[in-house]
Amino acid sequence: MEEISIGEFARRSRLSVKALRLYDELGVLNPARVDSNSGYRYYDDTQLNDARLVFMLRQLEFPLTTIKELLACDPVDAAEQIAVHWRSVESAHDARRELADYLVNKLRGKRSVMYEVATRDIPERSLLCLKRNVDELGAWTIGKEFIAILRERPLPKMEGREGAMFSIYWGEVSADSDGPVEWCKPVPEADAQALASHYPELALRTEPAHREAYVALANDALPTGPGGDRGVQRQLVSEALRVWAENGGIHPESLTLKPDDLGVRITYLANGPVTEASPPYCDFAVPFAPANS
Amino acid sequence: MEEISIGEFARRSRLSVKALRLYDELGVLNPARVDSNSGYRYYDDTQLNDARLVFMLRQLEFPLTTIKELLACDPVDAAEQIAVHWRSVESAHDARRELADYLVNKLRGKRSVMYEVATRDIPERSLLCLKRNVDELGAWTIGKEFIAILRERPLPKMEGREGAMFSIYWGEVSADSDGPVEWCKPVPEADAQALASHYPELALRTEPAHREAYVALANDALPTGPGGDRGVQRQLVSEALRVWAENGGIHPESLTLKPDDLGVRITYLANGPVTEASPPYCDFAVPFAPANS
DNA sequence: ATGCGGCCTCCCCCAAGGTGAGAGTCAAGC
DNA sequence: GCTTGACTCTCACCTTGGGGGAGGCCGCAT
Repeated sequence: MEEISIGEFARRSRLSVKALRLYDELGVLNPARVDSNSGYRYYDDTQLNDARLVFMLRQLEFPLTTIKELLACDPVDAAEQIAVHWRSVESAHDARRELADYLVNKLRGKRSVMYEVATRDIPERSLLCLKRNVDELGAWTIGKEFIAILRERPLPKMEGREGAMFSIYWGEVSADSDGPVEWCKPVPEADAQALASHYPELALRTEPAHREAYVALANDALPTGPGGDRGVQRQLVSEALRVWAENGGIHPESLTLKPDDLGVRITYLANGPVTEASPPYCDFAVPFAPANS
Repeated sequence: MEEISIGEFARRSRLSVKALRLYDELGVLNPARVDSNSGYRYYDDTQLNDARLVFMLRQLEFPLTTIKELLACDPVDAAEQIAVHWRSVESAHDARRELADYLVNKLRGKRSVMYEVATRDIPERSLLCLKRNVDELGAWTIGKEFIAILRERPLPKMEGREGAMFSIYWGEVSADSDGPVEWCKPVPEADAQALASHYPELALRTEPAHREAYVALANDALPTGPGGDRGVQRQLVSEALRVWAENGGIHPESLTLKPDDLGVRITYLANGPVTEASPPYCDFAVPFAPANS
């Protein structure tokens, strides 16, 4: 049980002296003893394990506050948290890889279409809707609630995309702003009123006929969770829509694509139960041109 | 050719107003016009492309200074630089993935041996050496020089690992310190003197017999270039060696493993030409115990 | 006692912005 | 023309995870 000076400890742990002093200050890794009159920090060789762990976690870019918690909790729990964190790093990395590929191709002049844009006519239809402001966790928490409500009571089947539920982003959905998100389910116009009476939580409204441009996403390209990786993907999709509009697919002015993707719709079409592991078919759509051309 | 206010431009480019002001200040993206008495910045819609490019490059975590250069140069060159950068990001990510896996397994209590440690006896031998301080680019620049020197003139073949060249890290090889690195090639003791006279650039020295612990790296686990990703890998290797020493493979005290990996040797055994794409067999060794046990 | 190296605190610096204060500007409505 | 509200300006401070250095102790060897 020898006392180790900070410099020696730094060399053995691969941490810098500066970092060790910071960790002491933040309570991440306190020296075993601090000489009260010289202020010298002395470490203990049992602390080397923690120090090496801190070093590795820093290489994985964990914030120091998280590292502090990880050191305090059970190693197995820590392993779990690290695994979870790492998965989110992986998916963020995948999204960025996609962006990098797109960018390199674009700058090389091959304008590879990462996402194919098409258009479709949407007739006037009745919708059962749930509109809410987003609380941090993103649109999916509301989506889950919406699905739960719909599942409670019966609803006439509408086949294919016609009856697929979708969400509309009415405002900035970034981390700061809580722009409202609306989840909608089309219902047959005939008995809309009757159905709506079974769903007091949901509002019934009629959406006018319009035309929309959309991008279909392959299932495996879907964001794997309610994480921040969705941003990069949405960016590529919105890029695809913008390029398409500019290239004369439609007169850019008539595209009601708001400055950012305000009003973008995301359609979900589930074949089975919707879980994070098996996401549904999904497309991004932007309405334009109030009437069909 | 409309004038766009900073707020509008921010929305269209997905950049924040604050970021735009910063980019103006740093010369990354200057407004088309700055009103001289109000100080208002006005952008031009031809700048939207650059702005969106900046946004994407920021998502890929390019530093602003690099982005500035990328904007200035030809798009095709920029694509090339981005591709190069991305490859290094990928390899750094791979290294970190390896570390994350190791860490999770370790904390879960399965101490998975990522790297198997073995020992070997090295007899006294004669070496032709090139010792240098490292200039930023790492040990490989010296290594290439060393290989070039050796290739110039004939050398008796020594089969297998016996004759494999290796490098010794005599000091910290991190970004700051330029700890010397020595590249060595064993030569038959018999005609060492004669051979050395053909290589005035190289020093001849005799290494005493010793025993060393080593970790063999699979070829595909090799760092893919002189990048910073090597650090993570070396860390795992040194972790493996440390754990092995602690577990009584050898008495830890007699391991001359310096506080960090001072004195670590990396052996390269090329079967073909050594390129970045086809790295040679490689192992990390730490000498201990001056005599063989 | 006199180095020399190691350690201390304190302060400023970096990227890439975020946040807020206090003040000036723009455009529309009345 | 005036007001109002939205927008913008600059300036200064905060963030994370340290790096660099100044000026001043500490400890150990000679």
